[in-house]
Amino acid sequence: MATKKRQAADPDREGPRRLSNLSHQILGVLLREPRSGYDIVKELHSFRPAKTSQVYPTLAELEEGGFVTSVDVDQKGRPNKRVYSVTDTGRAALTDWIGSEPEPPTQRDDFLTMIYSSWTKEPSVVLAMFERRLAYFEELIRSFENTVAALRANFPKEVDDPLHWRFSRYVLVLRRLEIYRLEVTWCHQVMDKLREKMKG
Amino acid sequence: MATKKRQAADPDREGPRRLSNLSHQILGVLLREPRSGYDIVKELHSFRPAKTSQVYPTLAELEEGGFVTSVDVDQKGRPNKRVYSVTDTGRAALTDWIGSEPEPPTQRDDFLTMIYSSWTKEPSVVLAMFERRLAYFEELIRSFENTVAALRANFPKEVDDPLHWRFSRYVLVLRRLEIYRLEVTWCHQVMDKLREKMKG
DNA sequence: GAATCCATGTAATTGGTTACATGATTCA
DNA sequence: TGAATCATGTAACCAATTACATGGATTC
Repeated sequence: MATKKRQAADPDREGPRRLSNLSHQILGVLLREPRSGYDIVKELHSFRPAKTSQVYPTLAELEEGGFVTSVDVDQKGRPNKRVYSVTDTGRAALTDWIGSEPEPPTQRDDFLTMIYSSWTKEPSVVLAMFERRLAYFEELIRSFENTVAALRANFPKEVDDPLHWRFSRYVLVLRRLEIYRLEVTWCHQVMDKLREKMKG
Repeated sequence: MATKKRQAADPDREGPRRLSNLSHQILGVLLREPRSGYDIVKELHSFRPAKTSQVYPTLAELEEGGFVTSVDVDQKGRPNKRVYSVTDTGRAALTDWIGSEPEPPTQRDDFLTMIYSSWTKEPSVVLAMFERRLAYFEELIRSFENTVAALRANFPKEVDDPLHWRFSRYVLVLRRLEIYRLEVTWCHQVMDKLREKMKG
């Protein structure tokens, strides 16, 4: 398994004036440990879906801007890969950004947009929509419960140490787990109201 | 206050093959009652921020596609406005879409991306970030509690009737209120962990 | 006199998705 | 034989934000 360094970027290069949301997420992933584009996509997927067609160009921009560097890694039995690491510049850009005021959060959820107009539909149809929603979140809960249990079992010290990256990961998966549980509770509440009116 | 109908769209027109997320939200708003672009933006703002620069062109597309129609309304003492209404085509497009499988929800939240890499920061700095987050959600909770109380007081029957649009609105604001409360709880949990390690 | 509300848009840019393209290895 | 995993990208398009542009009426 041979490695070779790739050509350094032009020192006169101009990076983007402000890094995108995705760039900050990628830097956060790479700060934990160097990874390939493919591995970054997988890691991101657990907390925000990102497509390869967006990640690879973003990595190229980050490298052009001097925020990350890469080495080509020859592999036998599978395709070669390019492994990226955060530079001092990249680390500084990330930690500086963390000090700034975050923009208010946004969500997009087609299901909720549908519910917004669901009063035009038969309650039984709406009930069926909620059944699917429920199944979706119950599946996610199972998955996240496993993640939480594994983290607690394998890294009891790290998940309790605010200076370790597993602490950050741990509190974030805890949050998502609790939100998914709340989604399930809310589904049940609305479904009860729907059922009440159907028989009444 | 005079009104006049605007020219009908070309019957040979071709609308977009699939309506956007925003289009469905706009149709949902207009199905409750006809509104101007300006009023649509205000209504949407309570559950998803939309800019005029996106709403006005989208309204034009919807009209071109025959999903909405508009009338110019002359006003005295303030600028004239164009009031949009949903057509039968628009209503059918919306209710058809509601029956379809919604895409999985996505969120973007800079604060959480920051927390993902917050293990590189002093716990006291992270604590300060959570303080601001807390204040942000506590303010939202106050606002949504008022909305819920007003809905229950003014429309006790409507919010309980799954075939009335206020039912949809009511259950959606309830959900948001509960999520904001959960965010506050989560902030407190993480802050407790941070404080524990700071004195320890 | 300044700020805010009402009211409607265009232009440029960034962010993100969909579709396309390639190709080896492993497992059922 | 076909599906899944590993691995990296390009081109075209759609979604969304930022900045710009205008202008009267009301409120502080």
